[in-house]
Amino acid sequence: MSWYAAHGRDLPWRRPECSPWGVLVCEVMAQQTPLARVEPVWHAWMRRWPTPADLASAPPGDAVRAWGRLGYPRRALRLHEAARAIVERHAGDVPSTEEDLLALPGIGAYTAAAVRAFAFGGHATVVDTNVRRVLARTLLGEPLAAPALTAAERRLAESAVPAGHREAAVWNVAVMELGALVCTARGPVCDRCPVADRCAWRLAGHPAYDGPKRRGQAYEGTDRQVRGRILARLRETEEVPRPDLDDCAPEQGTVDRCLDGLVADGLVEPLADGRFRLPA
DNA sequence: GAAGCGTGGGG
DNA sequence: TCCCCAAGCTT
Repeated sequence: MSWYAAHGRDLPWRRPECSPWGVLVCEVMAQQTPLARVEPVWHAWMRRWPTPADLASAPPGDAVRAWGRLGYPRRALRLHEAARAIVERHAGDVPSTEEDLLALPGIGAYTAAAVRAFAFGGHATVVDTNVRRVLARTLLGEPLAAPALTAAERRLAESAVPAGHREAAVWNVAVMELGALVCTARGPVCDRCPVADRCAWRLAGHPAYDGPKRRGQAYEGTDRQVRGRILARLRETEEVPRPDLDDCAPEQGTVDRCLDGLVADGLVEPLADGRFRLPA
C-alpha cells in the first residue's frame, strides 16, 4: 500500500471527484481491454453521458457506436441496459450493494467488487487477472494463475484483504496496480517490487509455468472476426444495404449467420427494406 | 466447465 | 512474424 501511494498512476476514475457512474463505466470498458485504449473513450463517454439517466435516454446504437474499437461490443449494449436498469430500479443512482450490482447486466463478480471498493470505499475482494497473478506468485510461488478462477483462489484472495473498509479499498487497487506495472505477465520487474523479499515465486528461483496449456483463442477466420467487420461497417454508416457487407467474409453464408447472431444479440437491427443499422 | 465474444499493442 | 495477453461476462 505504501508502494501504491508512491507509484500508483493518477487515472481519472481514481480521482475523488469521479462519480460511481464514472467508475462503473471504466470498469466495464476495462474488461479485457487495456487501460491505455480505454482512457480516451472513457473521457468522451463521460462528457456525453455524465449520468446513467443520460445514457438511458439515448438509443442503444449510440452506445455501440461510441464504444468504438474497444472490442466485445456487447459490453456497450449491456452498459446501456445497465443504465436503464439503474434509472428504473435505483432512481438513477449506481447501487452500492453486491446484490444490486450483480443484478445489473454485464456486471459480474469482478466489476461488482470493483465498484463497491473503488466507488463506495466498501469492503470487497477484487479479483482480476492482475490480482490472481500477484497472489499466485507472492503467496503460492507459482508463475501464473490457473486458467480459470478457483474457489480456493477466491478464498486466498479474501484472506489477504485487510479488515478495515478504507484499507481494503486501497489494498485492492494497490495489488491490481502492482500486477499491472511491476508483476506483469511477461517480463516482471522484480527489482522494482516492494515485496520481492517475500515473494514465494522469486524465492523459489522463478520456476517456469507447467500447468495445463493456456489455449490462445483463434481469431483469424472465426465468426468473431466477421462480426467485428460487420459492426465496423455499421459504425461508420447509418444504414447499410446487405450487398455492402459481402466482403466481410469469403462465404456469404458466414455473413448471414453472423448477421443473424448480431441481430439476436441486439447489436444490429434489420430494416424492412433489407438494410441494416445499429439499434435505434 | 467450456466455449464464444473484438481489438490492438508489445515482446 | 507470430504469439500472448489485456480491470471478464454470459450461456
